[in-house]
Amino acid sequence: MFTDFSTTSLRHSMRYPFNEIEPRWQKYWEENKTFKTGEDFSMPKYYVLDMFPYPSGAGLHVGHPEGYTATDIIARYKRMRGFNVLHPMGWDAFGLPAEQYAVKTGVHPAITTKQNVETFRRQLKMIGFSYDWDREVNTTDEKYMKWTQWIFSQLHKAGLAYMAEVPVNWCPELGTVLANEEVPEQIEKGFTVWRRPMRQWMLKITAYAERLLTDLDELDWPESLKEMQRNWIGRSEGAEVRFDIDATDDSITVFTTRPDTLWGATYMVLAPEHPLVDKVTTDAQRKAVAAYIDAASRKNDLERTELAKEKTGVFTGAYAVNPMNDERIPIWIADYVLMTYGTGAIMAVPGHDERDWEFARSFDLPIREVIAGGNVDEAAYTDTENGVAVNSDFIDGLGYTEAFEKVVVWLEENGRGRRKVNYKLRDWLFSRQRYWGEPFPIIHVKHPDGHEEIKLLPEDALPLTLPTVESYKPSGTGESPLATIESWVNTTDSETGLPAMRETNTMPQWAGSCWYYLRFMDAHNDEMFCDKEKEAYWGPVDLYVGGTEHAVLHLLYARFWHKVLYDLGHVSSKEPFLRLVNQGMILGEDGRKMSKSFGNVINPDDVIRDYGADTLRLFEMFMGPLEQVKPWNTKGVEGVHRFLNRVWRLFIKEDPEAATAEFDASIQDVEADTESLRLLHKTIKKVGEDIEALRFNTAISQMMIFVNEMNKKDVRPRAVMETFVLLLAPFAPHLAEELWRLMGHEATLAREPWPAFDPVYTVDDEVEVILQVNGKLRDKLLVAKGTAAADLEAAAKENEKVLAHIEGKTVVKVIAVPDKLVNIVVR
RNA sequence: GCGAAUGUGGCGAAAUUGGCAUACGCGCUAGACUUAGGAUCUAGUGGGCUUAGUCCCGUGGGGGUUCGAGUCCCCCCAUUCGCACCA
Repeated sequence: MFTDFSTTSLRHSMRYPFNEIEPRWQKYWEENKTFKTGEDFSMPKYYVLDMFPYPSGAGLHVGHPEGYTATDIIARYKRMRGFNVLHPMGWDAFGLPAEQYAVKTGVHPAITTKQNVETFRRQLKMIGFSYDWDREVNTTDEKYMKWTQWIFSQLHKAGLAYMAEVPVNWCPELGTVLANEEVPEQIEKGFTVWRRPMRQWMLKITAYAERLLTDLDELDWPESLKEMQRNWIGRSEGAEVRFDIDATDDSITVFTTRPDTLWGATYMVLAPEHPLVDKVTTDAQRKAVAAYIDAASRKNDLERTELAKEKTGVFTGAYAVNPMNDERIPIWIADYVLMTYGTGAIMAVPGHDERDWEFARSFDLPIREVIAGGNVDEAAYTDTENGVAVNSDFIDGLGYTEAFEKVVVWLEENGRGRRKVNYKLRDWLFSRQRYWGEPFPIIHVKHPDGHEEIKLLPEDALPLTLPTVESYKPSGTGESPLATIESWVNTTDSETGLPAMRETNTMPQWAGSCWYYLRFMDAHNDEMFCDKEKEAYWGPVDLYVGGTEHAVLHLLYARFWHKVLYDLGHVSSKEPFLRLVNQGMILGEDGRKMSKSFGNVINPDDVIRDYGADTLRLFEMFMGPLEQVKPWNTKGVEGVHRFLNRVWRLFIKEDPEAATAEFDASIQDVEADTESLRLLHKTIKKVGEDIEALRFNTAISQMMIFVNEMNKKDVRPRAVMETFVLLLAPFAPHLAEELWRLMGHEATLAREPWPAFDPVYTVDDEVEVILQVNGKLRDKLLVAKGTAAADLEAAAKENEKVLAHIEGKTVVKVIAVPDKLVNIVVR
C-alpha cells in the first residue's frame, strides 16, 4: 500500500471530506491494481461491458456516467460475490469530428484523439470506475487496427466483401458518401445528399439476414430494440413473378407478397433507375421519360417517399403481358418504386394496394376487384384475413393463405416465378472517402494484359498504417485524401512484383466497434485477434449497457461480424451480447434534451468538484429506473449528498476541531439488538436483489431507510455498521473504502464477500393484518405471523370498528388470507 | 399511417404474487438548536367537507371481472420513442 492515509481531517465540518477521500482511493486502486482482471479460469466469470465512447472534444457528459455507474455497481457487486469480473474500457476513436477538425486546423487527428482520450480517461478515473485499465483498447491504435484489417481479410476470403458500382448517398458538403443509415442525420444538419454511382466496398450482411433475425429470439434484450432490428431486417414472404414484355424477348421480374392478386395487376411500374427502362421506352415517350428520370435522380429516398404527397410517374409506351390472363398492361416508371427494394419493379394491383390505388387514381388506370370484401371504388381493399379471391380463375373463392400457395405452385410449375423471401436489409456499404479510418488491406494489381486484380495484403504486411498527409480535405473527386499521396498509393505486389495501387477508401467507424468486446478478452495479443481459450472463457458478454442510438447499426453489425467469426471457428458463441440494457437519456433540468444552445448542460466535473464522485454516482442511480428518460435535478443531487453526509456522521464524531476522523461514541462493540439485525438483514436482502435486477434506485432508498433508522439510535453495533459499509460499497466506493479502513481493515473491501442475509431476520414474527368490511379498510390488527384464517376471522368479528360496520347486517361472505387481511362482506 | 413503451402527489418516483396507494428523495409548512442559516435535527405534508369523521373521493378517461384492481380484460385519450410508399 503506497497511499498516504494519515490526513483524513474534518476541515469541512458540515460535509464529509470527499475531496480528500476520493482522489486518495483512486490512487490506491491504481497503485495496487485492485481491479486487474485475473486469469484464473476455474472461477465463474462475469463479463460486464459498457458501450465504449467516441472521445469527443467536449469531454464526458452526464449521460456517460449513467450506464457506466450501473455497470460499475454490477462489476463491484459481482466481484464481492466471487466472480472473476471482466469490466474494461476503451475508445472508439476513429470518427468524423476529429477529421473535420483536422481539415479546418491541419492538426493530425491522432493528436486530437490522443488529447481527447486523455481527458476522457481522467474524467472516468475521477468517478472511480473499477475498470481494468491494463486492458484499455483504442480502435486507432495500430496494434488494434491490425486485427480489424485481419478480420476484414477473413470476411474477404469468405466471399463476404466485394466491390460494386452502386448508387451511393453522395454528400457534396462532406465530400464523401454516406451509409443509408447516416443519411437522415446529415440531412437534419442541413446537408444535401443525392444518389451517385460509385465503386464501393460492400459487406454481404444480407447473407446473414435470416440468422440475424431468428437468433434475436434467444436474446435477453429489450423487446422494443429487438423489434427495431426485426423491422430493419424487414423479412417478407412472397413470390417472384416474371412478366413478359409485349413484342420483345425481355421480361420484368417483380417481387410481390400478394401473388393471390395477380389477376388484378392492371399495370406495371419500374423504378426510374431500373436497367430495362431505357430498353422498353418507346420513341414517343423517350423525352418525357428522360425528364422524369433526371428529376428523380436529384431526389434522395427521403424526398421520394416521405415528402412526396402526390404520386408521380410517366408511361414508357411499352406493355407487359400478365401471365395469368395474357392481358396487355402498360409499363410505367414512377419514383414510388425503389430500385433498392425487391427487384426494383412491381406489378401494380390498384384494387388491393393503397399506393397502387392512389397512383391508378392519379393517372386514370383501371382498378379491378380480385378480392371480394371491400369496395375498390373507394379504397384499396388489403384485408388478408377476410378477403376472398374473385375474378381469379382457379383460385376463386379461396382465402389468402390457400390462394397464395396455389398461385406459387402454379408459377413454379409453369416456370413463371418462384417462392421468395425478401429482406429490406441491404448489403452494408463499407467504404468511406475519408482519411481517419482503417485503410483496407487491399491492393489493386495491374497485370500486363491490362486487367486489374483485387488482392488482399498478406497477413504479415498488417497493419497497413495511414500515411501522413498534408491536407485532410477530401480530394473532391469522391476519393479520400489518401488518393493524393502517390508514394503511398503506388506500390508493388510482393508476390508477383507487379505494380499495384493501394485501396484509397477507408473503413467506416463501425468497423472497430464490431469486435472490441473480443479484444478486451485478450487486449495485447500480437499473434491473434483474441486467444481461443480466453474467448471461450470470457465470451459471450453477460451484460451490455448502452444507449438506444446504437439499436440497429452497431448492434446489428457487431452481431454480423460475430456470426462470421463463429462460422470460421474463431469464436465459440453464436451471439456476442446475451443481455442488453439501454439506459435512458438524461435530460436537462428544464426537461429538454441537454444542449449547448439551451444552456442546460451539466458537466460531471462540476458535480464532482461540488459534491464528489460518490454523490454523482449515487444520484445518477437514484433518479429513477435505469432504462427511463429522466431530467437532471440539482436539488436531488443535494439530497443524495445529504444522505452520504449522514452516512459519514453515523460513524464519525462531529467535531470541527478534530485533526483526524474519530468514531462516534455510538459505534460500539456490542452484540447487535434484534431490531438492528432485522433492519440490516432486510437491507442486505433488498439491496442484493435490487442490484441483480438493476433496480438501483430502490436499493438506494432501502439504504436510506437503514440510515434514517440507525440515525435515531444511540448505540450502533459495530458489526451491523460494518456490514452496511459493504452494501454501500458498489454505489459509493470511495466513502465505503474509507469507512472500511477507519474500522481497522488494512486492505480494500473490493473482494470482501458480499454479506448474506439470514431469513430469520427478514421476516417479522408479527404482521399487521388489515380488517375490511365490503373491501373498505376499517381497522388493522397485529397478529403472530402465520395465524390461521379461522382465527383471523374470529378476531375480526370481535373487533369494535368492524362490529360497528356489520351490525344489523347479514354477513354474506368472509375472506380471510393469513398474514394479509380479513374482508367481511355484508348486505 | 404502422409498431412499441409510458401515464400514480407540487416534482423525481415506489408498490416484486390481485390485498394498507403514494415507500425513498426533492419541494413546502411548523418547531428545536443558533448571532445567523442556504448547516443539522424533530414533526407534518394526495384532495374534499355545513356532520373534521380513523368520513367521502382519489393511480389519464370510460366500462368490465373480483369479496377486493395502480396491478387482470375491453374501448378511448395523451405523451415519448422507433419505423414509414418495403410492393
